[in-house]
Amino acid sequence: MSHLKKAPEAGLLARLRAAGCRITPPRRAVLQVFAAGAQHLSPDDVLARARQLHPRVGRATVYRTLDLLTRLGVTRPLYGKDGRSCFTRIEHGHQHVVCSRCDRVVELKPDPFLRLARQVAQRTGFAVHSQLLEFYGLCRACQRITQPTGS
Amino acid sequence: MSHLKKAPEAGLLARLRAAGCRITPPRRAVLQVFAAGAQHLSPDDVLARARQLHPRVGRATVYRTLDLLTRLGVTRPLYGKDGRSCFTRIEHGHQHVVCSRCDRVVELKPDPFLRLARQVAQRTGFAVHSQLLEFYGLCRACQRITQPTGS
DNA sequence: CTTTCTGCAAAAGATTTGCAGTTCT
DNA sequence: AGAACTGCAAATCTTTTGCAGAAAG
Repeated sequence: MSHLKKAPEAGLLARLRAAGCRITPPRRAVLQVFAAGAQHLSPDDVLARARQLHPRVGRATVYRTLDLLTRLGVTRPLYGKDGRSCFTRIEHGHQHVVCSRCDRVVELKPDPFLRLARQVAQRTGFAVHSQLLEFYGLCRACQRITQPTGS
Repeated sequence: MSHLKKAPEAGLLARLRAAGCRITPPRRAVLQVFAAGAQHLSPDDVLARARQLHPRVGRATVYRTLDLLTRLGVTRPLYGKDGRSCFTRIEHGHQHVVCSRCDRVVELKPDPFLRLARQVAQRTGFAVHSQLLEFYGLCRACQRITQPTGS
């Protein structure tokens, strides 16, 4: 038996292989970015971080890989604060609250939401593998202010 | 007391007024589009529908109005199947399941999720006014196929 | 060896912005 | 009257694509 610790991106790599995709340095770099726990990354963020791991990654490859990961159900594109796209890992569920005024994001513990997926699967016949739950509201600080930002 | 039935967009108009915004024909047209119950509309969809109500609406105004509605917490931009943006009304909650392979979307009944918002509000201190819950998985038809689309 | 993947640069789209004129309040 | 809003067209940004060469299996 091996004493080596499994690399954090091992699970994601296996997922790619299972789908018949090849493992290449650029893909490995992008996977490592997400395996490192990053969330809400724009394609440019991903590019910058991936380049720290493998300097010659091109922008197009990042777009292609993000698209691939999304089709595999690993990530999901969202709109971030500035209207730019941002990718978030959704496997095993992801849930947060966003302040409608200041865009502050507070992550929520996944546990209370796990049973939801089961219920939804039962009702719709889908094999549910991930979820993204967003709640919107005003954070404590913004509850005292009535105007939206930048109107 | 009036016998007139309130227009479906009346609530949204009030929301704009409350925020200090002016009510203009283009804005009224966009509001009517959403008040009519439409969901998952790209800016171009909104433009087309708004023009049926008020022919001289410009594309830029639609973008500006969608941005305004989003800042007011009425709508939310999402990624649609083709990577294009699409806006969905999120007030009072919106929840659906998306098939990761064929992009089929099944809407879910809101009732079972209403108490969630209360719980989240309690735990985070946010005044939660809306929510977007997305579940991903494979619909029945796609559960028999293993390859992602277009890889 | 074959097929898939990559980087580059160009092409295509989507969104934003400046501005002069218009319309709410 | 004054501030806010609009349409248009130009400018800007983001994302996608064609292709020839490189690399995984």
